[in-house]
Amino acid sequence: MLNFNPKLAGLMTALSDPTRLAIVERLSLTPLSVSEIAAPFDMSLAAIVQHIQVLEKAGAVRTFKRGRTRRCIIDTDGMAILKSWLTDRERFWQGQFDNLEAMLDAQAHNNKEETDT
Amino acid sequence: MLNFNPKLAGLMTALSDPTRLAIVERLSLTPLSVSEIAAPFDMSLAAIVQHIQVLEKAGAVRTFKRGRTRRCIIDTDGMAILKSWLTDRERFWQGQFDNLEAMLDAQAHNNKEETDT
DNA sequence: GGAATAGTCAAGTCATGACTTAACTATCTT
DNA sequence: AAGATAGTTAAGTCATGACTTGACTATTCC
Repeated sequence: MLNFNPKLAGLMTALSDPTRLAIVERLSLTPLSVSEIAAPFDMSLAAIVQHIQVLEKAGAVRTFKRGRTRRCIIDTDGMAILKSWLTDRERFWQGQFDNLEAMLDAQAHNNKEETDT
Repeated sequence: MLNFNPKLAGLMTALSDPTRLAIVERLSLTPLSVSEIAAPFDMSLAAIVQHIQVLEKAGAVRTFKRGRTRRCIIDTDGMAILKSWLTDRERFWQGQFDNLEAMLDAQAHNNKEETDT
């Protein structure tokens, strides 16, 4: 449907975890090594490594290993998938709320109170 | 950090499930009732109801009950949170890859092969 | 009023996913 | 070469979340 990208669900899943979202948040400001990413979290380094692997597989983050340290950075290409998905669908959303109101009114012979419960 | 919205994690979580993403996908084209949403899925109606509740609590979808049917529609305000989060961070991502290259080269005395494994 | 329709709520099951610890590899430093 | 640093992998635990079924409520149709 439209440009629905199979990577999208994986991206969303990767970003759904609060820790991973916070990682992306910090990486948005500057690239960081694995230990630097781990520092503020009350969590084992191994756990952070796992999170980074999830982010990388999903296409949210890219990493480069130099020597014994791994540098992490936002995967702008991957994130662009999310952005364009949103942008494409926005076009359809516009004016849809008005249409809904019209539709509701159309099929409502009797003008009851609208319940949103 | 920046305009980090507490609703963001919830939104991401709501959209991380493939079924819910598909629901949002269909609602992007047109508003639907609960049963209409459920129709194409090989899943109980109760399960779909639960998904819709998750989407609504997260701010991805709005619903209106008229009589015994509930109409569902994309929550454009809620989705705008996601959009603006992405847009805001994009500014920082730009050029960050080039900076990374520079940084890597700067701290690389010896020009080894770059391993991205 | 009675039957069909549209949806909701409550339990309970099961798989997945977010951690842990421990053992290990690779790379610097001195 | 030896110890410290940076990260990785594997195996196991535990909580959460995605379903199910079954009983129930509210509305519309005949």
